[in-house]
Amino acid sequence: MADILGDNGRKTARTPKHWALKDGLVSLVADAGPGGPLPGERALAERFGVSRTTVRKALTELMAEGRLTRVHGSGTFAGAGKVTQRLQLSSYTEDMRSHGLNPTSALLEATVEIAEPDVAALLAVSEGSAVLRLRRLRSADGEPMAIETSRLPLSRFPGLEERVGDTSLYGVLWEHYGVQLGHAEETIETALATPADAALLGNEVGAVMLRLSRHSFDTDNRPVEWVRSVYRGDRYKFVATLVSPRPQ
Amino acid sequence: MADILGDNGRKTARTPKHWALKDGLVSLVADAGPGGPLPGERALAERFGVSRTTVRKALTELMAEGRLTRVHGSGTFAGAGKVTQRLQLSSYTEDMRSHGLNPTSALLEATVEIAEPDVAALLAVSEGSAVLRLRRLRSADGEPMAIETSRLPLSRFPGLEERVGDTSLYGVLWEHYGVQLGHAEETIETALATPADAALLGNEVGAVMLRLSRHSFDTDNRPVEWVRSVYRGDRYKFVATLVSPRPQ
DNA sequence: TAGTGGTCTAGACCACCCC
DNA sequence: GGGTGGTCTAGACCACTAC
Repeated sequence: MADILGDNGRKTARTPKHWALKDGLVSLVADAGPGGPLPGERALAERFGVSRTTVRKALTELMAEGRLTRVHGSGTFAGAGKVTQRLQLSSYTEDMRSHGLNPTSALLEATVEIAEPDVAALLAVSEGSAVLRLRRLRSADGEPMAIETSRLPLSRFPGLEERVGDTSLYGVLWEHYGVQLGHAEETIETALATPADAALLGNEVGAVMLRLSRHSFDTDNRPVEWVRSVYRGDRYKFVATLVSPRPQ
Repeated sequence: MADILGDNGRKTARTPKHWALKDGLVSLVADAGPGGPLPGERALAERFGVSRTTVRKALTELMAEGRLTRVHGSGTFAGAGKVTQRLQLSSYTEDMRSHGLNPTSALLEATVEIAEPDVAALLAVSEGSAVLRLRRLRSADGEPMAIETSRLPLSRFPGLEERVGDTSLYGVLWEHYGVQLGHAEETIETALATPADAALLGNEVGAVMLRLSRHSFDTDNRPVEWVRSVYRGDRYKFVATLVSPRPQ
């Protein structure tokens, strides 16, 4: 008698079929090699004796873990793993280069808008004053990686809207306005890809993302920019160096 | 003639039905108030004229965003939002208290193991030497929040296995071994809840998580611990302060 | 025991890519 | 056109909770 092993009893780990399926799929990924093609979803369903729905659930999880990528009309392929980006006050460009990746940045939008109450508070300007909103698509080696939306106070940086796109934003701030970044508060959380995100990143709606929100200050502690970005959760991880608050 | 609006053309944002459903569900959440109950999934499917599968997909997304919680045999409830935790070299306990939450920590496991090559390298001990592995379940106000697995070199901290659980680990390290943390490298990425995670956290398998990996060093730059934790992505966000690498 | 959420199925149809 | 992934459906059965 006695419930022996595998009883899946209460408070124990239950393993759904879609989760167990991942083991089999992972070995297919290993066989395929980086970027190699996997069998189609219908073929996988037949091979493992499950429904296509269950296969897709397992594939979606593996995709979220960065182990494979799916391309709509094309197929499923072994994944490329995650890129590590350092959380620091440096440019995206420098950062990607240090990983041997070729970074590009497309300016999707540069518009002047009127500061809403929340943005006004964050940028320390009066409500309704002019704010420059920049929207960029960051890519590495041609693959879209992140969408970044920045807001800067035009009252502090008159004419900035004419100067973006030329060179690095932080370079422009220093050369034309004598402003240098001192510190920033960066928040990280999970999020899901919106339809707009998915369209730009070649993602699926609802894909797991990392949302970062950066509030940057200059060396005089005045707010300089407020940035919200979403990074593909299957392609990125972030690393930060923490120092002791009580240094001895 | 002429595709007017709503044509959902190429390269534009397509909005799947499950995503659009979220708007309707969000207003139900608002009506319910924090912690309030929502109608059952079958009732929602009928009300919105979609299949239960589609309702569940939308609910799963809202859950990942922290807007609601589901309890197995019980029901679906309006969510509690996210807690912000600072990335710093301080204890979980201090951190939660500063948010007015009552933190508890259950020691699930404290075992001595033999260092695998990767752990040995991280802790700067020889392969095969003794390592203490601690596994904790962190809760706030009674709700499970995170699972934390730490590893410390017993060769540097003899007898440590007898002293854990009494008080804070960092306190013990200081009082008995004269060791104080100097800095740490912390990595953050998304992950999915394993069956074991889900069982401990009262989560669903595959739920979105934040995985942190911390490599801590003492004031002499010697490695002290290596910690891997998973936090519920629907309950947590992290914030870090970044400082300029060129302080001029 | 009745109701709730959790898993799985088989099949339909659409959108996209490539030949 | 034919294949691939993306979305949605209707329904079955299981596991858990509350009564």
